[in-house]
Amino acid sequence: MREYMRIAKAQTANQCPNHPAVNAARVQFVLCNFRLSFHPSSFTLHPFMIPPRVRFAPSPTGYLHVGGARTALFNWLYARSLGGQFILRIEDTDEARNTEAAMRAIFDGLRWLGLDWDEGPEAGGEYGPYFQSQRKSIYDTYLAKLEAAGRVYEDNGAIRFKFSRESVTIPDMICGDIKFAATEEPDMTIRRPDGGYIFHFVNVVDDIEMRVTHVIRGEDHISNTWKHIDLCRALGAEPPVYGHIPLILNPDGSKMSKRDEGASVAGYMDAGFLPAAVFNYLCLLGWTPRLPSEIITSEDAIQAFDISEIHHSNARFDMAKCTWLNQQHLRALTGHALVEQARPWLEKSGLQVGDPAYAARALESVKEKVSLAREFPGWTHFFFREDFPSEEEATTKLKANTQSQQLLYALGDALKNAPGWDEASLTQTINSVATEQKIKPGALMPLLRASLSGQMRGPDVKVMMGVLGRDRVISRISRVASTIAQS
RNA sequence: GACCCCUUCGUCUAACGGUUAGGACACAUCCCUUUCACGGAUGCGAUACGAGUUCGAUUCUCGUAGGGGUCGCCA
Repeated sequence: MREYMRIAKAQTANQCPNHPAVNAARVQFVLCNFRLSFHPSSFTLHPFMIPPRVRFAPSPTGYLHVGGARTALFNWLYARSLGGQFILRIEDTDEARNTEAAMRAIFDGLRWLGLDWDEGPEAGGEYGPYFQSQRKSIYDTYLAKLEAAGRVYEDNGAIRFKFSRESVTIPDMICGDIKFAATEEPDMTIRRPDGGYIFHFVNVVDDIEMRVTHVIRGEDHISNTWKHIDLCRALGAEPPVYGHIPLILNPDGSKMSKRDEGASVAGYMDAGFLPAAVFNYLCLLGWTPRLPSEIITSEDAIQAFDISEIHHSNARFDMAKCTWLNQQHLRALTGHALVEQARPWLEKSGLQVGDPAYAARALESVKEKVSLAREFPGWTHFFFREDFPSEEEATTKLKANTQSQQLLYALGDALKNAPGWDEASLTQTINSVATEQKIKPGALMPLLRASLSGQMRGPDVKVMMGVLGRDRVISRISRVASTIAQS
C-alpha cells in the first residue's frame, strides 16, 4: 500500500508540479477509491477522477455538539482539499425536534467555524430539498423499489427491511477493513405505522439521491454500516466509501453530552473563543497535521489534510489546551481585527469603544495577557472611562506608602513638563523624579500603575501611559493624589 | 449478552521491526521583570498485561484486561 502511495504521489507530482498539495490530496482520494474498488494488481491511477461529494447530516437537537462540529470539519477538509462539494443536510424526520431555533444553532455554529457548505439550506443546490422532512415522496419512491425487489414486509403496521444476512468486509478509509459476520439481529424497521421513515433508510436514500461519494461520520455508526450497505445494494446502488472518525470524550473518558463543558459550540462563542482557535483545536483532536507548529490556520489544514492519517482511538477533551490555542491565535490579531474581536465584550461591560485606533493600541497593550476575548474588559476598562473603580489592593498600595502623595505630585509636575511622550522621554522623566526623591525608579511604578488603572496588574506602565496620553495621565495622577489627602 | 472499534507520559500525540521512546498542553523550579503575561532554560512523566514470531517488538500475531460503540417503530 505504502509503495502504491509513493508511486501515485510521484506520478501526480509530475503531472501538476505547481500544485503539490492538490496532488497529494488527489492521490489520497484515488487511493481511498482504490482500496474499495480495485485489487492491488489491477491498480491504475485516475488523477482526474470526479471530486468527492461529502455531507454533514445533523439532526436539529437544539445545539451543535463539538463531536458533530469535528465531523463536519473533517468532511469539510476532505471536500476542500480535493476540490469536492460539502453538503449540509438536515435530518429532521423526528418532527418534535424540527424547530427553527434548533436549526439556527447548527447553521450559526458551522458558519462561526468557517465551515461553509456548497449545497444545503440557505445555499441551494440541485439535489434538494435538503431537509428530510420535505423529501417524503422521494422516500416513497425508494420504498417501492424495495417492495419490487421483495426486500420488505409489514410487521404490525410498520415496514421492515429484510437483511441479506451475509458476512461483509467493509473497507474503511480510516479504520481499514472491518469484518462483520452474518448477523442474527432482527430485520430493521424502516417505516413507522404512521408513515414516518426511520433514520437508517432516509440516510441511505439521501446519500444515493444526493450522489454522496464518501461518508465520513462518527465511530458510533460503524456497527450500522453493514446495514446501510445492505440497504444500498438492495436499492440497486453502489455504496459510498465510508470513513469513521473517533469520538470526543470528556476528560474522565465518559461520553460527552449536552451539558458537559466544551460540548456545545455555542459555549465557545459565549466564552470568547476565536473560531480559528476552536477550528485549530478540533483539528488536533484525532488528527496530527504534519506541520512544524500545532498552531495552524484553516488554509494550513486544507493543505495538510490526509484522511488516512486520522486516528482510530477516541480522544479526551482538554479545555486547557484549547484555551492555550486561543491565546496563541489572539496574539496574532492586530488593529481592526483585534478591536472587532473585543468590541462585543467591551460593549457588554458598558464600555464605549470610541476611536478604533485608540482602542487598538489599548487592546494591543494587553493582548498577550489575555486567553479569552471575554477577559478584555477586565484588563482594559480604565482605557475607556475615567470613573473606573480602584481595587482594594491598589488603594492599599497607595495608602501604605506615606510618601505616595508627595511622589505623585512630583511625578505629575515632572510629566507636565516632560519633553516628549515617547517611551524614552517617559523613562527619563521617571528616572529624574526618582533621583530627586532619592528612591529607585522601580518604586514609582506601582504607584503609577495603581493611580492610572486602579489595579495592580495590567499592561507595561510606560506603554499604558503612552496609550492614555499626557492629559489623562496627569489628571488621574492629581486626582488620586488629592484623594489620598482627603482620607 | 452478541458483534464492532480502540489502548504510548495526567491530556493530545510522534516514532520504514533497531531512537538515551520525541514533541505540545498541564504541572514544578529557575532566568527575564514595576505587575501580569510572553519568551528562554531545566525537571517530572508513558509503550495496559501475558505469550508468540524475530538476532532485535511501541511497531507483527494471539490471548487477557480495560475503555468506547452498536444491537429502537431515536437520529
